[in-house]
This record gives sequence, structure tokens and C-alpha cells, in this order.
Amino acid sequence: MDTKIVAVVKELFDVETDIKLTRPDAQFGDYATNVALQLAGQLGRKPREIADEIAAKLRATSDYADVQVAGPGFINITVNDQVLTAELNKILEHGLDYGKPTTYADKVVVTEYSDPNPFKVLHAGHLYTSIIGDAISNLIQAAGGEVHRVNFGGDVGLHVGKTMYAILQRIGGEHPEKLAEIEQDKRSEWMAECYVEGTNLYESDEQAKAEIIVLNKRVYQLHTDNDHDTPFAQIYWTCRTWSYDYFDAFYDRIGSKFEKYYPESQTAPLGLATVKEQLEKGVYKQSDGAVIFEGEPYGLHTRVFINREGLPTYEAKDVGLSIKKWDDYQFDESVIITGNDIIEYMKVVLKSIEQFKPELSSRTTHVTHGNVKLAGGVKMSSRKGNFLRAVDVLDVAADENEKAQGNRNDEAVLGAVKYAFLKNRIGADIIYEPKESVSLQGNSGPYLQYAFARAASINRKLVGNASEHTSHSDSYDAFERALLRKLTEYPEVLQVAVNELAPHHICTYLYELAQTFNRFYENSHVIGDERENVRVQLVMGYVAVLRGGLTILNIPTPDQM
RNA sequence: GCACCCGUAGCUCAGUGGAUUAGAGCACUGGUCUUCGGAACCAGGUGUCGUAGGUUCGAAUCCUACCGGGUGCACCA
Repeated sequence: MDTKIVAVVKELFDVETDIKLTRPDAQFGDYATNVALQLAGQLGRKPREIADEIAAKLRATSDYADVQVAGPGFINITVNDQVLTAELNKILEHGLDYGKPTTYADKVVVTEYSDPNPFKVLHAGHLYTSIIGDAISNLIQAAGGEVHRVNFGGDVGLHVGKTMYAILQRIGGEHPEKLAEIEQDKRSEWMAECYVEGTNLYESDEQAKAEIIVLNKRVYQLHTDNDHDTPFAQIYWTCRTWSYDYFDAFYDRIGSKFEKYYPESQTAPLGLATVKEQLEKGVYKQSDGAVIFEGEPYGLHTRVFINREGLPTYEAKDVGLSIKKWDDYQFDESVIITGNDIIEYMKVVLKSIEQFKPELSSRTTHVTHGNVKLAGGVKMSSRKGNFLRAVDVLDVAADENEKAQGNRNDEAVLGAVKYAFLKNRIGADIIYEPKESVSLQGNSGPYLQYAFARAASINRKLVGNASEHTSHSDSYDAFERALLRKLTEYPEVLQVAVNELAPHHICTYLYELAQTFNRFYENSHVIGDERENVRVQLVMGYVAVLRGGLTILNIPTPDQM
């Protein structure tokens, strides 16, 4: 349609132009263009006149049901119902693949997100970033990308020293056999407590601080030595495994699947070596006993990559990680999804990498989101221990769900939490209100899941005689048409969501779609009606689109609830 | 201090160059239907789109300044 309008404009005014079709309010038509308004200045004519001329030409083609000029010079176009029928047939034919863009066709994309640290607890922010990361990964995959989901985390570093210090205190020294006394289902909580204890002692007790710094070095050293046998190493590896088991159980619960973990112990040596190598080439500099990158010439700030102890900081580990990802995948694009507190940090790291691997940093996109806050606006800090854990969020949602339904429905719980986190645009902080977020009414995950289940139940009733429902219609009543039109918007919405890597567009759309469907469903009897054939097709199309959208959001689509 | 993010209805948010009326959900009030699954549908909004300028045929949307909130800025991650 846009190319037709471009041709008409060319013919009438001999002007090359770009047409952007928009979706106007349903009462005005199916599509609208403001091309006349844009041409007005260029041609020195009144926009309405230009619009009238274009509209007359379009009407003459009889390709459209209606072409109207409105307001200051908008052209509103209503398509023929046959066009909608053709689109419906596409939906029914392609099912889950309907409307998928090709933005990332043949592209290898690495997405890195979640990034929890072993020896620490998973907090609400990890839940948020995991859900966002899953949705963005799925979006890229839907757009044809070969997506590799990876996860990065600190199994070495000062926080490990802090936790190890408290662990050693609790078990009375380097006695790995004592760990057996910790019950399996208490392990992650026990380690979380150790981290908080270690952190507090690091800040309040000079001697503890000194010992923690030593422990931190010993942890690096045991990696260098590949030491699995000394008592200290045994304690470290056992607790590290506990952490990864705990992460895996969590990801399993929320339906996240990672291809690979990149523990910092693996990226640290490479990062350290790379920074030292580039130190000689002048990218990094010695300063005050540390190795730094000066960001000021680029409008950024200076950061430390190797500290005075000779240990790589997070910065150097990220350098190592970037190179490892590159070596492993030779990606076309690397998407890193994190909280927005490290925006400036990441700019410095990428700017330093740009100095010696420009193609690597230019292919990297940093997508950032806000914090999860408790209603009232308190930030959660894992340092102090006054934070909301990831499991707390899920458990509260599960409790509310159980209260409302009388029995527990894990799929509805996941739907509620994921949708609550995804429906807002990424970037700002989100306010987490346990009661609101698990509400099963209104703009919520369970509303969509229920809207899906209702429609799916019609399909179930028809399973036996599906072959009877193959006839098509070329005209629709108002409710049918409204639903059909909404269905055909799906590819446009997907494209926008992919372009912006913004899953919330899908949420907004699916909710509107479900509302449109419910209106149709309220007013149109399907089974047994004389228009049964047509309406069954619409229901099937709706089920396909809704399932497609929810699948991208990684929200379960139960047939029954 | 500098940088970045955010400021839209009582609350939580969409809308980020387009129009008659700036839209949803929650909450609140009333209503529909002898459920193809009622977790439904319908009706009910006097909002300085943070403030003030500017650009534009047209600004919640772009620019500038300011106000308010958040975050980051040298050896944590």
C-alpha cells in the first residue's frame, strides 16, 4: 500500500517521498498517512488540496473500500474485507510464525543477562533482568536471529572473600567436612547470611577486612593453581557448586534457559593478560600503583582495571568476557542487558576495548533497565540485607494466587509476575506492589492467559470436526472486523518491538487484542451460529497470535486454568 | 559539581512529531447477561502532560533553561 501511494505522489507531483502509514483510531479507517501535510511545505500548496488529489487517485483504483480526507489533510484508508481475509489465511497458515520480522535474519546474536554472583543471593533485580533478557532474546530470535543466551557471574572477587570469611568463621576454620552439616534446602540461605556477615565485618572490623583481602587473593590463586584438593579449595568449590545449583533451580522455576555461564574465574586471566598487553601499547596507563583507562578525553571518567594488589577488577574481567564471547561466537551483535546503574561504567569499558578491538565494541549494545522498588520507593540493597529476594516475589505472588483460586497455579503465578515486569517500558524504575502485581484482573498476565484459555476451549470443542471449518468470508460484521483488524496489526507491533528491543509494546498490544476479542466474544456466538465457520476461523487466528505473543514474552499459555 | 535516567488522572502506567475527545488498568459508582469458561462486557474523567521560553502548519513528543526524584563518577561488583 505504501508503495502504491509513493507511486501516486510521484505521478501527481513528480516528487520522491517516504510514506509512513499509521494506524488511526478505528472509526477513521484501517490506515492513515500524513504525506499531504509533509508535502505541503515542499510544494507550496494547501495540504487539504494535495490530500484530495491523492485520495481521488486512490479511490479510482478501487483497491480500497474507502478513502477519506480528514482534519488538516490526513488520508484515511479503509481496506477491502478481502484483504483482511487474505491476512487471516496467513495467520492460520503460519500459526506461531505469523508476522515475524526478518531484522536479524542470518545474524548471530549473543545476549548476556541475569549475571548473578555465586556466593550471593538472587534478589528481585535478578528476577527482573532475567525476565527482560528472556523476552529480548526471544524477540531477536523471532526476528530470525541465531541467539545465544549467556550468563556472567563473579565466582572470584571481593564478595567471595567476604562470604568465605564468614563461612570459615561459622565452620570453625578450614574444615570442609563441616559443610555436610548444612542441610541441602538451607544452603543458599546460609550462604546469603554469610555474605551479609562478611560484608558487615569488612566495613566495621579492620582485622577482618585485612583477612578478607587475603582470602580474596587465595581464591584467585586456587584458580591459577587449579587447586581442588586443599581444604580451603574444597570449601570454595563446594560452596560455588551450591550457588550454581541454586541458580539452576531458580532458572528452571522461571523458565529461563542459558546456553553457557561465563564465570569470572575464566574471564579474569584473559582480561588481565589483555589489559597488560594493551598497557604496553598505551591504551591503559599506570597510575598510583593501579592500571587505569582514562575516559576524560572521550567525555567519560577514569576507571581502574587492575588494582594495586595486581588483581583484575570487574572492568578487566569484562574485557576478558567480551573477547571470550567474540572468540566463541564471532557474533554480529552482542546485547548486554543490565541495570542502568552501570551505564557509565560500561561506556568506559567499551571505549577502552574500542582502542584495540573496534569491531567488537561497535557490535555491542547495552540495554539497561531500572531497579525494582518496593511500593514507597525503597531501593533494595543486598549489602545491607534489607532487600527483596527473587523467591520472595514469586512466593508472594503464589500466595495471592492461591488465595484467589483456592489452589496453586504455577503458570498463572509466572504469568502474573512476568507480565507485571514486562508491561512497562524498560528504563525507568518499576514499583513492585505485591498485591497489585498479582491481581488477576485488568491489564495482567492471568487476564491474558485466561483470555487465551477461553478461546482455546472453543478449539477443543471443534477438534473432531475441524475439516468443516474451512470456508472463508469476504465480509464481516462490526465485531468480527474489529477483531480481524486488530489481529493484522501484530506484525507491525512485532517490528517495532524488535527495532527498539522493547517487549512492552507486545504487552500493550496483546492486552488490547484480548479486550477486542472479549468484546467480540461477548457479542458474537460462535458455536451453532450461522456464521460459525467464519467465527471459528477468527478464534483460531486469535489463539495463534496470542500464543505467539505470549511465547515471545516467555509467559506460559495454558489451555486450561 | 559533572553525566545519565525519569517526571502524563488519586495510584500504577501507555502514548515520544500529528487531527475531532491525551488513552488504559487499579480504585470508586451504577448496569448487562437463563456463562460457546463471568478471571467477561457496558456506562461514568474539570489531567496546569513538572515549570518557563523556543522551533514547527501542528508539541505530552524536538531544542534551551530551570524545578523535583533516582543513579553513577579510582582500586566493590
